[in-house]
Amino acid sequence: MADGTVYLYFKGKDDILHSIFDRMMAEFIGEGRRLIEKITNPELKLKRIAELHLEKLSADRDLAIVFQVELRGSTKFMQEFSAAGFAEYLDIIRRTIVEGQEAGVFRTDIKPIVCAKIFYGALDEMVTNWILSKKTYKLPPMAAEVLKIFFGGMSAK
Amino acid sequence: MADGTVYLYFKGKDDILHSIFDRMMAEFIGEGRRLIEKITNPELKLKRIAELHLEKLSADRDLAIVFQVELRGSTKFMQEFSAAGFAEYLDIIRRTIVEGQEAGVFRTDIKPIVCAKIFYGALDEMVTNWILSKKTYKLPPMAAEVLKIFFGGMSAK
Amino acid sequence: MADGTVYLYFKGKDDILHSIFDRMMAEFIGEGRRLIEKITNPELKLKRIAELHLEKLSADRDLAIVFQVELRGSTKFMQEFSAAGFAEYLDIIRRTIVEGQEAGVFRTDIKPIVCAKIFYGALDEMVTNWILSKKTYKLPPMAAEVLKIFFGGMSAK
Amino acid sequence: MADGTVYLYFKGKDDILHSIFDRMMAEFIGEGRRLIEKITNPELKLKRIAELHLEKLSADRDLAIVFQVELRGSTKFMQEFSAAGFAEYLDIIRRTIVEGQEAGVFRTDIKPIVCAKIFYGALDEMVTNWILSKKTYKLPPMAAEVLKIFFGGMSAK
DNA sequence: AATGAATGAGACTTCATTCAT
DNA sequence: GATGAATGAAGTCTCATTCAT
Repeated sequence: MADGTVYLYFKGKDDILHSIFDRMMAEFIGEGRRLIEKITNPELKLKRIAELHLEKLSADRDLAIVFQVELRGSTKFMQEFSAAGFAEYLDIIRRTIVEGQEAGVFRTDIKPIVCAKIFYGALDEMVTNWILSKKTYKLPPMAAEVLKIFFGGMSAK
Repeated sequence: MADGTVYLYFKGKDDILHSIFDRMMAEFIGEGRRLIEKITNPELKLKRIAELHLEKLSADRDLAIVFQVELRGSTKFMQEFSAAGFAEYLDIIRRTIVEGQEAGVFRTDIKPIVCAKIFYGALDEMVTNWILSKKTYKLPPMAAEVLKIFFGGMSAK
Repeated sequence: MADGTVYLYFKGKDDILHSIFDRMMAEFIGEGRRLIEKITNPELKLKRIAELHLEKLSADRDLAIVFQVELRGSTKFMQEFSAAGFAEYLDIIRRTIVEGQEAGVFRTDIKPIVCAKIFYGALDEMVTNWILSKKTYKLPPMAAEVLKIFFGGMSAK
Repeated sequence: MADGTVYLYFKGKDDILHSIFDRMMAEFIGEGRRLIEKITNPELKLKRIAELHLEKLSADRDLAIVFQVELRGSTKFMQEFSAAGFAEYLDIIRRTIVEGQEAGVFRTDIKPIVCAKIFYGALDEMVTNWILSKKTYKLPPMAAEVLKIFFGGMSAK
């Protein structure tokens, strides 16, 4: 595809990044919703979300680089990025946590939105580290590790 | 300050970014070490690290923006960034976790380096969210929230 | 032509200068070789070389300025310039002088490479003077003058 | 000496280059005149000039670089350079050649000013080559070589 | 629709010159 | 007189975007 061709489909670089992000997030969110709608167990829901998150991004390294690196180079984009589908994604996590709290399986002394951010932040760091790592390892198995801590915490029983 | 002035102190753009990062990390790591060296309780150590992390970055919003946004715009820098002081920082967290595991206060069924990344990822997300947030809130108190989950997990008792 | 256009064809300023020089020298050397290959008389060969030298450069004043002035502003370029096609050009002159010495038409008590430099230096000065001169005169006829001295010397018979 | 100090003595870079050039040329011309004023033999005069030329420049490599490289980087300076002491230098050579022609020791079928340029060009090339050469050799002995050709020519007897 | 050469605004950098000390 | 940090104009280069084909 020639340099100029892209301008037949996108207004500019920003539009491309937004489109990639929006499309990806929509697909991501749609798939995520479908995946968890039949599930009632909030812990299992979060498990599926974490797995999907890592699988999706590890399936396409270039896309992951766009997500983890390119999209984060400007406050401008980060603001919009934050305002767009990302908020919706975070909200799915948050609502699942609320469900868990209401169901009595999750502690209630932390604000759900904060939990959601922590959950997301942990997964996000897994992806970033994976991209930057020289060693090639499988990313999806890291979901289980994140979940172990997120659910059970580090403290010994 | 005129365009050329910066070249009296730095070799170029790369040098500026590296210098900011290196100086900040060195200060960060030095202060962190001093803060935890007298402490024997690994949980308390991580608490201090988390607090320092959020306090430092919330103390200078512009610096935080450089850290969370500007420095992450290129894989090139991220690679070097990863190789530099960041690894050392992560290692301080990792070693603290190892101490906790050896002391029997932390579970031992997760690799310490993974725990460290999760810990860092959660804190990092707190900072990024704080920068992008329109609402102005205090960042340091988020440390306690991260720690609650990191230590105790979300599961209800 | 816009600022950036040149970068579609050249890597940078250095590449432009080297390309101009290399292309010019290649053409120069190629044409020179073709011109003298059929000639057996070494004196006639040098005559043709001198004529070509002055004709080529007088045919394009701007190019001559690049050759005589712009390319000589840095030791850096001069070194590379010296190492590149220039050495080959000088060698064509040198070999012709060797031929003349072997044929017994040139004196043998001077090193051919030194003769070549003197020959080149004399021509080069003709070109530089012509460029800097306010008076407009024809450059090519100077070839004959250089040859008179180069072959016969200044001493009266 | 600090950067700024030079501006107490010179108006700017151009002034420095001109001063170096003028001072050098004045010294050069003065010394040259003194050297040849007692000599009546035009050939010997030119010999002394050539020797002085190469000795002076080989005595201070940095100065030689300024002369052969730095001063030639702009048509602007070359013009002024040509107009200044250089013309006088060339004229000394020219007049010596005229003397030789009048004395019957030099051929008269070439214009003296052209002879002077050829003489200068040959010497100049010796200097430039010497500066750029990786091999370190003595420059002054090249004077004799230039003179051999300039007086006797290349043609075998 | 597609192309890709050309564009030019802006980023990065150098270096001769200035000026407060 | 001397200093050298600061200046800023000009040079070099990149890259998102345009437009004639």
